[in-house]
Amino acid sequence: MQLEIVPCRSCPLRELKTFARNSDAQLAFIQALKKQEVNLKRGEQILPEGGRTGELFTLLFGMAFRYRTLRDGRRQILNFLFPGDLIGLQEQIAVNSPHGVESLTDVKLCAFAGENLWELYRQHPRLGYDITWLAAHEEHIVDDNMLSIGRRTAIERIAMLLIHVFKRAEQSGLSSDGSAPFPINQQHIADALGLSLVHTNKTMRRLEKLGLHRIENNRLRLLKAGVLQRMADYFAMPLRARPLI
Amino acid sequence: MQLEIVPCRSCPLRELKTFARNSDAQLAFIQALKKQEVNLKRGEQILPEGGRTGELFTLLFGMAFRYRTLRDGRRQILNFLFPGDLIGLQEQIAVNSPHGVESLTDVKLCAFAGENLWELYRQHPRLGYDITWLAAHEEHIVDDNMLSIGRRTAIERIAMLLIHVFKRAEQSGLSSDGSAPFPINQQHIADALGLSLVHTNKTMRRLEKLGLHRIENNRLRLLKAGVLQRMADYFAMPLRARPLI
DNA sequence: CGGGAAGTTGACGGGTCTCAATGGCCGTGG
DNA sequence: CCACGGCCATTGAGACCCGTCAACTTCCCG
Repeated sequence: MQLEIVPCRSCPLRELKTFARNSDAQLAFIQALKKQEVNLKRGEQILPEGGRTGELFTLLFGMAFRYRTLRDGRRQILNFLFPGDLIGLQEQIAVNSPHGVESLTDVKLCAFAGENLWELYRQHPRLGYDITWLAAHEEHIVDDNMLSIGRRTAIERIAMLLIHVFKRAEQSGLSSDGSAPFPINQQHIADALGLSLVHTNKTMRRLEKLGLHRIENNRLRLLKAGVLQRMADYFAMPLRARPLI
Repeated sequence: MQLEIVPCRSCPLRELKTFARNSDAQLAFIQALKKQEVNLKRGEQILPEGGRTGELFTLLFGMAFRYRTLRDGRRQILNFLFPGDLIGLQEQIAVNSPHGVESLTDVKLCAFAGENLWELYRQHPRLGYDITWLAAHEEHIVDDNMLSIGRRTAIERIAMLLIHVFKRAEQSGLSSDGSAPFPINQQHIADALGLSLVHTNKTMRRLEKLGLHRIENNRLRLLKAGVLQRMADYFAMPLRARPLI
């Protein structure tokens, strides 16, 4: 729990060209919606799987992931979350949270009261439209991952994941000097790609020997992005400026 | 192309308890948005993969599926579509349609002009909220499928798919006397579950021998739904009435 | 120095894939 | 009426990708 709260107006995310600008009126409304700022450590639960918090978050800093598990413990990571991503929208719709969200790094979250979501649509339809944008965009990412898990080979999946994480980190301002933070261990990768831990390790070692990328000190660097893209048949689409709530 | 157009007010879908009621004003607005009714045969493209139509549809009757393909032809079915489902929302957000949509049966569609989507949010925030609801609900279904493909065994995946299709057909008024239409062949199942055609066939024969379900004349009947559910560790959540645009 | 988390490696078995061939059903045309 | 082709389901054989089990190493941190 942090004492000083950053006003939305001067939110550092809003300086990135990734995000669309908002009017002063919209910013004031978003500011009013904001309940508090939450800081969590790496490895904490942001949303409990199957639980209900009634809260809606925007990830301000750090990385996280959405996941679901079967009763015997098999876990599937649905997608990774980056600054600007909305957390908890599905809970506003289903009665219980169908998935969990866990932090991958220390994170900073902006917390809204979920009950106010409808007010947002009523008073600022444009922001409602933006939320739909974010929901559809996240679904698009899940679609990508599903194509991967269903139809790509292990090495293609890993290549795809590396490109995806790199691009998203770059867009959300987490990268610097050509390398992106990579707080994702091999168990995470296995769970995200539908592979076993052991096979993930062997495949990553194989890919590493090709010299297309490098992971050092929890940072990822793509050395031959073009080759990786062709290997995975994966080309992240360019995006117009995305909304930020 | 059909001559007589059903007024939204007397749309047969609206009689199902699955769908939430709308006010007269909302109905009038939806009606005004409606551009035309489209009828397509089984196996036709509703949305081209990678193309752009600018249109938004609601599926009124029949079944379809969303899919993506890799360049060498490997195909992944992302989810199946039932009456009441929205088609083409992602295209309103990305520049090009990232996925294709193809009909599984003869279908009837309600076509809207995509450009009017923003007007809908502006004039009827409640309907905007409903569209977010539909987007989040579809993402939830994709999440389900992803858990399946990533972490369930072949036989569990098929059990899960049978339950899922049965439930959704039931909710959308396609079922009768305890059986649901099943216009899905083994190639579709394979592509939906990330399996090969041959292995899908062998696994389905194995499941069939257990006597938990029956597929005859393109209709599906669940004989021991409870056993199937436990086998797949899959329990479709009860839903509140869903919106219909 | 001890202990736990994460990464690495080998051996082995099995689930799933590919290739190939066959049979059933059905609409079309001779 | 029958022959034919096309789509779909089915089945067997063999290969390989990937999962499981188990052991070991490395690194980090207390």
